[in-house]
Amino acid sequence: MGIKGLTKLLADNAPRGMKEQKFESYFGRKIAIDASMSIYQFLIVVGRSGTEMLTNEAGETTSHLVGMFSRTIRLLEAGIKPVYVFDGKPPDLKKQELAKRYSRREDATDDLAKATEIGNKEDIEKFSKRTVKVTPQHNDDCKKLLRLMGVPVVEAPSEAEAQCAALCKAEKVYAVASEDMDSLTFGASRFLRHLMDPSSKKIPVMEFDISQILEELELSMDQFIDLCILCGCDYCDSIRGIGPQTALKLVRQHGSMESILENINKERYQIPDDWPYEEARRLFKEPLVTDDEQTELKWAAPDEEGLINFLVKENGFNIDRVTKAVEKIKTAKTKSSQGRYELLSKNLLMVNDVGKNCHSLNFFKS
DNA sequence: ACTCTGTCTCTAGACGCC
DNA sequence: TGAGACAGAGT
DNA sequence: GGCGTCC
Repeated sequence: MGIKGLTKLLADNAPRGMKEQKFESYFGRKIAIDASMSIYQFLIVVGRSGTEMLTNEAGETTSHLVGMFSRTIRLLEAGIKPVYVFDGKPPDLKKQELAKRYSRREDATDDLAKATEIGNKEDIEKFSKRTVKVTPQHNDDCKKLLRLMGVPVVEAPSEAEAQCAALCKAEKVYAVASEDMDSLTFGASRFLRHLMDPSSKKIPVMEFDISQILEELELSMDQFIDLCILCGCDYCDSIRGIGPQTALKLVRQHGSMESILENINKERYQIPDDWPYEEARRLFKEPLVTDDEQTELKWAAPDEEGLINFLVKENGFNIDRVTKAVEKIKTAKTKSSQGRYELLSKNLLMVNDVGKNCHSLNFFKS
C-alpha cells in the first residue's frame, strides 16, 4: 500500500518539506483519520493472544471498540478534534491490489491451520494476525461508538484517504493523520505521520507540507502524481527497473508521463501492456469524494446513556471505566472549546509556526 | 558506484501497577 | 503493510 | 521499563 520508497525519496530530496512536531502542538486542531486503517491495527494487536481476542458475552470481538474508544479519548484529551473517515467502494483499479491482499490472507489462513495442528504457538501468533480483515460489522460498530462519543464520522463514497485529503484541501481539517504516504498523492496539504505513537517510543510527529515538497522537488502537483505512479502505487504496476531515483530523474527530465513514455529506451524498460497510468492519475487527481459545503463537522457532547447501553450492556465494558471516560471527554471539550485562537493570544500555547501561517482566518478554524 | 529487486526480519494499542 | 537490512544482479 | 489487563 502507499507509494513505494516515497518516504526515503522525500527525506533525501525534500527535507524541508518534512518537519518534526510535538504532539502537543496540535491542540485545537481538526485532524482527519482513516478509520479502517485504525480498526485494522486494533484488530491485529488489541488484547490478542494467538486467536483469542477481547469479546462480549455473545463471543463477538470487541478489540476494535476498546482500541477506538481509548485512542479517541487520548486525542480529545490532547485537545485534538478527530474526524474519522470510513471507506466506501474501492475503485476498480484497486481490485488487483485487493485480490493480492485476499490471497495473502488465504495463505495465512492455511499456515494458521497447520500451526494450530502442530501446536506451534509462535506461528499461531504470527499467522493469526495476517488473517485479520475489517468487516462491515467492525465499521458499523465503530461508527456507532464515535457518534455516541460526539465525534464526527464521514462516510467516503470511495477511498477514505482521498476523502481525508479532500477535507484537508477544503480547509475543513488542518491535516490528515495516516501512515499511508498516498495521502500526499491525493493532495492533502498537510500530512502527519506517527501522530498516535506514544512519546515513550521517542518517535516525533512528522509533518509533511505538500506545497513545500513540490517547491523543493521543483515539480508541479501533476508531475508529483506521475512520480508516485512510477514509484509504484496501489492502482497499477510500476515499470520494472524504475525505482524512486530513476522516476524522479525521468519526471524532472521529461516533465510528464507522456513525454517519458515517448522518450525512454523501450528495450531496457518494458512498459506493461495496456498500462492504465492515465486512469491511476485520474484517481489521484480527481478521486470520488463527497464535497458538500453544508456538512459542518461537529464535535458534540457525549451521550452517556447511549455509551453505557452500547459499551457496558451490549459489550461488557467496565461501567466505571466508561463513566470516567465520559467525564474525560466532557472536561476535554470544555478545555478546548475556547479554541486555539484564544490560547494563542493568551500565550498559553507555544507553537513554532505561528508567524508563518496565520495569514488566514482558516488557520484558526481548521 | 548506483540503483533496483527479492528475501528475510521485526513490528503493529493504551493503560496502570509494580 | 511497511520498512529496514542485506545479498545479488544489472547499468 | 517490564508485564498483565482491558472484554
